[in-house]
Amino acid sequence: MPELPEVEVVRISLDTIICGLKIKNVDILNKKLRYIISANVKKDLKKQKIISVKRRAKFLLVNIDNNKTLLIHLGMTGKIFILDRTKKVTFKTSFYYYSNFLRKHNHLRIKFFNNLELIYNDVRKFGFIKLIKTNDLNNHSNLLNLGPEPLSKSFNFKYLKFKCLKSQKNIKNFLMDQKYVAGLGNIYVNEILFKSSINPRKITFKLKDFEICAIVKNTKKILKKSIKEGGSSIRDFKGTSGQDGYFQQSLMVYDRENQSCKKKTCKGKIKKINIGNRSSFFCKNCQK
DNA sequence: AGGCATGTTACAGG
DNA sequence: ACCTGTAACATGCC
Repeated sequence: MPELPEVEVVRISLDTIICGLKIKNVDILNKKLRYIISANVKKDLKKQKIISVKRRAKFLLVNIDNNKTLLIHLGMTGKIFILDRTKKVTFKTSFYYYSNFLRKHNHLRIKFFNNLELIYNDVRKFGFIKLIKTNDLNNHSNLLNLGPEPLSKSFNFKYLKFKCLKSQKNIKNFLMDQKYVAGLGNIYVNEILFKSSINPRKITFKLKDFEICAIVKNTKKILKKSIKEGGSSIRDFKGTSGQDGYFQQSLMVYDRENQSCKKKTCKGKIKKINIGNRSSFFCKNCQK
């Protein structure tokens, strides 16, 4: 599912539901993910309490009270469900509609003493779950080379200009690269460049100051808006009552090939091109 | 049937 | 040692 806003929506939801809960048991239903789920996950989580749920880029960090952290990445199709086993008919789902046909892709189940269950489900198996020592977190290979959080103060004009001047990349690939700014993915980068009226193929050192400024401003604006609306940079996103995510309805360019540009004064059509093996959508008219 | 899909990373070549 | 681009991972949908 996930780019930064979706992961943040999951984080907020988990943080309010599972903090303080004590783990009764863990079942590894299918250990085959991007990395094999270690048997230690089952052993080390048992009887432990959840302290907090944090996020770094697209990673979820579930802090456990034995100085360990469960590092979760949702890959392309990872989903987390919370089920309420005290309710016999309807399950409590936190962000997705839980349906039976999804069950074959369940990988991990954490049962809590209060009868809530957390389920990690992943169709394409690009996600992963690792248990690591909390103290080693910052030096862990998956987190080591991440750039600043786009919503933090360190992602600002001065920083971005400095990095843009030193890079030969096009701006599309630059913003997708987690070492420059961490948490953006294909959909949001398309949307950010449209809103900033910048052609995705433009080389970063050629960007004008006002364009760099626009990227910073629009990145924060778009991410915040999407988090507020519940995130949904995914085709199969369903809210808790089955409705489409709001952000999906407000995508300006992504997946809109040949449709007309949504800017009122523009009559251009959205084009689709390939940049670095990923689809880029943009309006030729607005993004010169 | 074949192409495409929200992400990451190992690898080859410059 | 750095940078850049490509292929690979697994499954489902159109």
